[in-house]
Amino acid sequence: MNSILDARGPLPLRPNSLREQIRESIRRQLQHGEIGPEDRLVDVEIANKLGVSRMPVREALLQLVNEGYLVSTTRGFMLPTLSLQDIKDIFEVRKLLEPQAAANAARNLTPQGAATLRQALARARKAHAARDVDELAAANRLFRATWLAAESNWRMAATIQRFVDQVQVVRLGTLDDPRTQDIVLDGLEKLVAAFERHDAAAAETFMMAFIIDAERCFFAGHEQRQREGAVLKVGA
Amino acid sequence: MNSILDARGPLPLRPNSLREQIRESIRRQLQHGEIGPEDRLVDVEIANKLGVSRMPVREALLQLVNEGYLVSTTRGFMLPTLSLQDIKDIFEVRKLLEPQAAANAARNLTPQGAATLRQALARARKAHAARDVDELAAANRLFRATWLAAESNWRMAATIQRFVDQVQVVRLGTLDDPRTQDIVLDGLEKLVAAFERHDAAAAETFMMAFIIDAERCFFAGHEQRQREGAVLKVGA
DNA sequence: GCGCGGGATACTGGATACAATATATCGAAT
DNA sequence: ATTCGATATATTGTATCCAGTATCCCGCGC
Repeated sequence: MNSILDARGPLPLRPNSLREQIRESIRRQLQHGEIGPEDRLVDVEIANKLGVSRMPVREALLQLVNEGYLVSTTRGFMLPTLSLQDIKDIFEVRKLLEPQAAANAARNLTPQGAATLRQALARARKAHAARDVDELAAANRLFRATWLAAESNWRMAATIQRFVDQVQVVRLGTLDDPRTQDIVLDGLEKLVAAFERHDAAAAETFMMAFIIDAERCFFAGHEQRQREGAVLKVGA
Repeated sequence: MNSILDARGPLPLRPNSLREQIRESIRRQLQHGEIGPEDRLVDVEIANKLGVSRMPVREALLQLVNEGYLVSTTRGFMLPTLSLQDIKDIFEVRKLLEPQAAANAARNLTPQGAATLRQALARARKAHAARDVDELAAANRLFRATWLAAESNWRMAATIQRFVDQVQVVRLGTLDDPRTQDIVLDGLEKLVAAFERHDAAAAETFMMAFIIDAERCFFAGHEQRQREGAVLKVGA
């Protein structure tokens, strides 16, 4: 098995079904921003590319629709277009869940987990210095995957992951702002420190601050992009 | 369309696909406790009963597995057997989400919604007086569905509904305890009062208390059933 | 009488084929 | 030239079929 999925899956089913493999493959592509808002995912197309039939691909896509990753149109599956209210709604849930999950994770974190967190932080620092947006995003993903793996309540972890992924697309667009990068790095520093000390209260506090900052950065960046868009329109 | 689904669905897709109809049908049966832990749901069987082919049924069942309602075994789809830790995990998430959702709902509740809540409470009172467990459970479902419909964040509402449904099976077993019934009715009374006053803070507080009570009742009832089981074993 | 092994069985997983439908394109009419 | 409509096409939805595999049951050996 070459599944990237962490060992403690929601269901100890056979993870080696085509459906699951394809689902995870597409999910990774979505997380990494390899699928843009204009791309149309067509089951038969993917099936041909993978050398399998439509059915497992179709089932994988339907599952992703059900989880909020995609929407099904009459002309292929596409990324959902999130309204500002959608973003707010997602952040509302994240603010309720992630601080508590971070506190739990801080208690359970293994030395290996702590090491991976430090590694993720190091990557984030380098990416920050190099202004490498993709690498910073990757380090961020590694960071989150690591502390989420330390949350023993896998339902909570899975729910958080789903909500995070749904705004991931939009986050990739905000990370290119240097101020956002500063804030992210600062948040990671504080969180790593809290996790290493197994300080649940600090992890909870910093995680809440981290999410609030992320939300603020998004909406600030959004307004700025709006203005630029307006200027561009006028200038054109 | 005869869909029971509320109007503001997550996705304004065609709700008129066989897959969706079947999914909702099975979900209702699960919510109503019409499917026991011993029942094995077999796609071809359901398909024959409905006069359709396996595929839509299979897709519906797979979706329910993905949402945690069922598990897929090599011999049909069955209810998952939840460990005590599973129950605790589910209640942990519920305690994080439902109080906030109740607060939001208290702000948004329409007069029609308030009327339905009062109606649900009246049904619960009558069921309580008659010691009618099924009716009390039904009133409880109506109550929750109503206030959840007043939560404008449908992602939050859908998430809550999923988690509630997953412990619904086990709840049906606890409601036959008169003390539990008293506690439930008391909680509903307080919640209705808070919702009617649009008192978000009170709704939040009472909802948290309601969930904590529900959790405690379950674990208390569980211990009692354990003891009874032991006694029965000895007596047998 | 009880445990163990092999075949029947009953399911799920995947493939292929067919139907329905919405979009897009192209042509004709105004 | 533009708009409206009809037809073509691309894509989803559903049905049927085949393969693989875990479970069950029965018979055999101990």
